[in-house]
Amino acid sequence: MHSLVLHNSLTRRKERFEPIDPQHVRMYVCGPTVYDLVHIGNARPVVVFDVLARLLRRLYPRVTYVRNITDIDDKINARAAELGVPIATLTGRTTEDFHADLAALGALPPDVEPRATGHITEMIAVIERLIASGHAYAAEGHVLFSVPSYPAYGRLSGRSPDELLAGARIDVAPYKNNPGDFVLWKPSPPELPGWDSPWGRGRPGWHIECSAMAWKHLGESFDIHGGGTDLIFPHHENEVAQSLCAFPGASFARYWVHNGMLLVDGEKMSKSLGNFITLREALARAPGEAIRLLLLRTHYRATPDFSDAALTEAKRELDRFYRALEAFPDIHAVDPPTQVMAALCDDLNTPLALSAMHGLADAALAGDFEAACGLRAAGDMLGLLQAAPEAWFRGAGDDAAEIEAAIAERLAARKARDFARADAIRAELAARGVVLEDGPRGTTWRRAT
RNA sequence: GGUCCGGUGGCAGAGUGGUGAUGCAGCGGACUGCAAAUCCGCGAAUGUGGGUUCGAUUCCCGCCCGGACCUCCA
Repeated sequence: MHSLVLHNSLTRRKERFEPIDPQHVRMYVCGPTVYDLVHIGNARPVVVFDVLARLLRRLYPRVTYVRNITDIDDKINARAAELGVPIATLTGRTTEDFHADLAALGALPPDVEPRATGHITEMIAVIERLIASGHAYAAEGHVLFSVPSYPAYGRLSGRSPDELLAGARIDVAPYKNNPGDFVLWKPSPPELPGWDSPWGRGRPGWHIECSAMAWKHLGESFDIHGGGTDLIFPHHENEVAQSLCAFPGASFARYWVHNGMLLVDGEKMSKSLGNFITLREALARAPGEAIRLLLLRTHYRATPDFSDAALTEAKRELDRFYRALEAFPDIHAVDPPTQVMAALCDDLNTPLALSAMHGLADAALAGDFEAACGLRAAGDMLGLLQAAPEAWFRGAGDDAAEIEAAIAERLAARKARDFARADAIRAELAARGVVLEDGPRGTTWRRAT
């Protein structure tokens, strides 16, 4: 059995992964705030942790993968007000869009997908524990976490408390005892969503939901917590602080795994910068698997620059894989090849795994059936090569019969050695994006990229 | 400014203290009526200056460049 090594942000080095319970691995990943369509930067952690979940399921008997939906947030409130709809309408619709987009990327659903609004009770319980143990205080309808009460604050993000105080660049609210203190609960005016609490009608701060949901679904201590590097501070730092103070003696997440930022034109793609490409737009330009491959061609901690050229290249790479599978309609399930497993077990080295897959494709193209089976199994680990080769090459379209007819006409012309006519037909098809391939078993066709 | 990450062929992108994977593109050849696909072959890279070492792309230090974070963010 391969042993898994993961880069742990907590120690900034690769560590051998040793689950708390080898019979049951537990992972929590930060999901989206549902106020708008996700962009392809948001898609990266989804794909990365989907691969990690697939790998964990291969290595361990049971895995619980939790990915939350943040459905209460000021951006949601603002957008709902703008649209003049209740927040539940906006978040429900956006969640459906999210699910549809991810399905197109071949991402399997997590085992649990908790929503913040369904866990207000748990959040209040965590906050009460923090107040009772002196780690939080109520002031002017707010409840704040007291950063000085937790000396290890800053450990995950590698910052000293002094530095964090000095660096506090927001206006310090008057009800804060300390500039670094952050909100656990805040009052809601009547026009905004709110829940009754011991501190009056209000709504949760951003960070508390993940502490509450991880606790509810995975327990006080669990194995892996994932998300983008941009979440390390303040979100994950605050989560750790809350959870460790609310549940002393527990470890919260033992391994923190963070994916790097996807760039576009050299800058982070983000909703706030407005330089994003929605996943839906990308899906209109290329098949979901091409986008997925684009995201997996780069190691998850690196920062790839998204471009149409990269998308095209990913599509071509998949073309070769599918061509290698094409000749073997009766592929059967086998264990993923050792080289692929070894690459994935080394901190999810997907580029190296893909390189091994190219070797398998070469062998399959040379007629090696076992290699084709291995390639397909490797594809299953990465969530790639899930289509039938014919469907991949011919794609959607209702003009197949028309194309077949043109091919038949061209065949007749070729038999009559009327190559001018045959070439004219091929050129017409090419103009429509259809490429012909004359092989020993007749002429086949595919749609060009 | 502080903290952290990174700089590898035309592009993308791994590994490695001892003659630098893989993919895409390009070039030559085979196959083909011609193509396409496939196959064979070719050219092409470790930001910069030091240090450690028999030997550094790899380890250490300085510099330059790029990116992330520094309380909205995947």
